Amino acid sequence: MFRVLQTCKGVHPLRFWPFLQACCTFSPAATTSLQFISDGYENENKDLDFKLLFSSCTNVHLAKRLHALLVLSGKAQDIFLSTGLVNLYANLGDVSFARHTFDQIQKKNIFTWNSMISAYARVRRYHEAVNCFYQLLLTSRLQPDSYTFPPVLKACGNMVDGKKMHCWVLKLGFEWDVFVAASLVHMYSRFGFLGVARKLFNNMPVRDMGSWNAMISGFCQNGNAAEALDLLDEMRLEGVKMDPVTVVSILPVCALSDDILVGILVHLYSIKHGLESDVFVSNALINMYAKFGNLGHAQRVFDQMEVRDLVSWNSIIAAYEQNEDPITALGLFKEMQLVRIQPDLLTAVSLASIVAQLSDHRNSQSVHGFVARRGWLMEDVIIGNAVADMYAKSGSVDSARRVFEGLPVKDVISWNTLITCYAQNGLASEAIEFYHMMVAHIEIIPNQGTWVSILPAYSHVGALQQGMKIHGRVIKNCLYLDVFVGTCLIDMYGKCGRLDDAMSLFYQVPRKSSVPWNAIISCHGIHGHGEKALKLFKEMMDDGVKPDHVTFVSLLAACSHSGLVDEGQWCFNVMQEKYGIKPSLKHYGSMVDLLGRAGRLDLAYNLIQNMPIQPDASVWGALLGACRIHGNFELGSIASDRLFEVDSENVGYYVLLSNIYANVGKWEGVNKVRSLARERGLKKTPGWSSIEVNNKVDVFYTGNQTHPRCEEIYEELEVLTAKMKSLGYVPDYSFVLQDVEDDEKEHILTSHSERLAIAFGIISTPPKSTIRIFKNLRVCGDCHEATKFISRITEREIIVRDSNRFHHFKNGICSCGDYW
DNA sequence: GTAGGGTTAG
Repeated sequence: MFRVLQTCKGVHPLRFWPFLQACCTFSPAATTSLQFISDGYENENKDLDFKLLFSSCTNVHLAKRLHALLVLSGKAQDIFLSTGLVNLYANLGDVSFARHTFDQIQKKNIFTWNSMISAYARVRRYHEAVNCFYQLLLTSRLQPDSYTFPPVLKACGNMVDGKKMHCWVLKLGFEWDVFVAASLVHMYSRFGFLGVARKLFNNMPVRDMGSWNAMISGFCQNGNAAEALDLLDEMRLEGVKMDPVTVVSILPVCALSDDILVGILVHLYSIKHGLESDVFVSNALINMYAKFGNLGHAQRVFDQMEVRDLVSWNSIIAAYEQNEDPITALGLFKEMQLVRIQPDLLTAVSLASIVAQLSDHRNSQSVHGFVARRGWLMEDVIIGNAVADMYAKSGSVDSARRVFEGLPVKDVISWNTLITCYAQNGLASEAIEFYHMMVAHIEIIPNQGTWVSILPAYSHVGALQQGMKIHGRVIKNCLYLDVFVGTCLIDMYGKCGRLDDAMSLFYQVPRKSSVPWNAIISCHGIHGHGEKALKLFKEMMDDGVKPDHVTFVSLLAACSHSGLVDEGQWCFNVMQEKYGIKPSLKHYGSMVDLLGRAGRLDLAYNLIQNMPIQPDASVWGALLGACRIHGNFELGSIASDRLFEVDSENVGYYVLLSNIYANVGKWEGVNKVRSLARERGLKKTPGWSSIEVNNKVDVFYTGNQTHPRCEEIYEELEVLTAKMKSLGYVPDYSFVLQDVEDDEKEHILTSHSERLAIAFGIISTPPKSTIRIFKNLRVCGDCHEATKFISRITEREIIVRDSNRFHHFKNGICSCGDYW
């Protein structure tokens, strides 16, 4: 190599640059040679073309070689060359090496400092950029110039820093520089000081494209769509044309303000003026179309791109992921890897969400590993939250919790994610506990997402008083007009038995979307007010609100609970014919339930037989339930056979079947079901009931013996049972699946969670006051009977909300007409 | 040799 290089003496360095690239490491001989050559070269030609040399360094590796060359040739302290090196490293993204080089330079000039400051700003290490600025002021005798301020102003993280910087600008007299002025405008508008920004903008003696864009993007980043569009108009009137930057600023605002028309106009403008070839413009277009749910247009823009960068791929993947097409999104991710685009943190965020939608536990773990290996979990809270959410959605509560615990920084969304995780996996008490833990961290300020995650948990356990406290906070935070929070509150009041409050809230929130309508219709349904639910549905249609599949699930359930057969069938037809919604398993389940309860078992069975999709356990279960109510043993056994073909796990169905056998006196059948249940080692969903007394929710599990007032509760139940028996109560053992003696069966029935909760209510509230109980499963038939007696004996109203509906017990009668 | 205004997120 030495000899090769020796023969190159006097040759322009660029000529042997490919050769340098080929050398992976410098051997000692090569190092000497390089020194020899550069020395020799310099002797012949004083003006080296280092500018060209710099630009030929396309990666950090080559930059380091050049750096070595400069050091070896004794030029490392040359102020032009060393500043060039700082810039070179900064442009290649290696800011720490830029800093290292910067620190080595003994006599820095303002160019050197400016390069370093802008290097930090470019990689968004804003804090260091500002520090560097102050270091310049304090440690050097140099004065900042007009090039210093634009990056520093960009780096100001808050208005306090920003105002200080503005003072320096004024003090040094750079406020009229067009770059500095535009940076000031942008800074003020970024922090929402739009008035100040506008004033500065108006006072600018010269406005270039950058000034207009600074002002427009300031409005856009504030979500101030109207003002941004006004300014765009103003710009047009002054004869200034949009450039790619303007377009890219304005497109996200179109999506934000739901203005597809302006979006399309801007797209057409971009095509006409050839701006589409700008990668940023195409990327912004993909994002905008994705937000409008228009995947066809997003894909078309993507397909037409000549150059695609990481953001293009991230955008198209997110487009499909956010429009609930995880399969296509995953395919695109694989394609991206094939064209060797390295994924980044944002790709991983989409990936986590894709896997969450696919609810695939094995893939969850590989995504987690993928993210952890790259150290992203430690780097950014967003990806940590996304991974926790992924586990939450696939039902892995423990994994989600572990990810949460491992996060170096937790923000309000991390907490919200975990609260939602517990609430949506049926662990309402844990969700509430977690919320209390969150509130104890004063640095975490609850937001809209917090209310949306905690309110359903309160609804679930019937914590009305605590839910009302949240309502108070929501009003304080002016969020009561938010559709999602409002809907959660409607749902909470409705499910806690306060239908009037739910209604008055309903008429306060915006009702353009189906979301609040679905909630209020469902609330009336579970209260057994089917007529009112239908009336609301008609009101919804009059208001021109488009119902969705959820609306019809609620409506059908409402009709079913109130025995409105014709109306239910009408809904079922309207759904398909008027709104083109294909019935899902849930709709079929509700229809079978509706027909079955009303005694139209033949129609129900017929409907199942003609279903275009495979009936699942809930559909057969609905038929089985109807057979129990109407004592149809034959159809019941058909239903149970088919039911156990598709789901033999759910213990509730065995109870139902056992009860059907018992009602027709087939005791061997009861025994058969019992042994079947035992053989299959059924996994039981633990039944629990809750009651809120004095702002505190107590949760009782079946057979609970750990409650502090446990003894009193069982004593009370014993007294009650004796009184009930004297009034004619006979325990119905067919609701007990365990194969034990009758005494034991009676004990099992007595220790059902709903009875423990009722007994606790009786001993801890004033006589004759109303008792409200919440049960996570359907209320047991024997408990239903017993509660009727208890309401008579204690002269109390007892309201039990189970997983299906409200049961209102008064004077020994239940509002559901015993069709539980 | 140095600068401003631009797209994607839980």
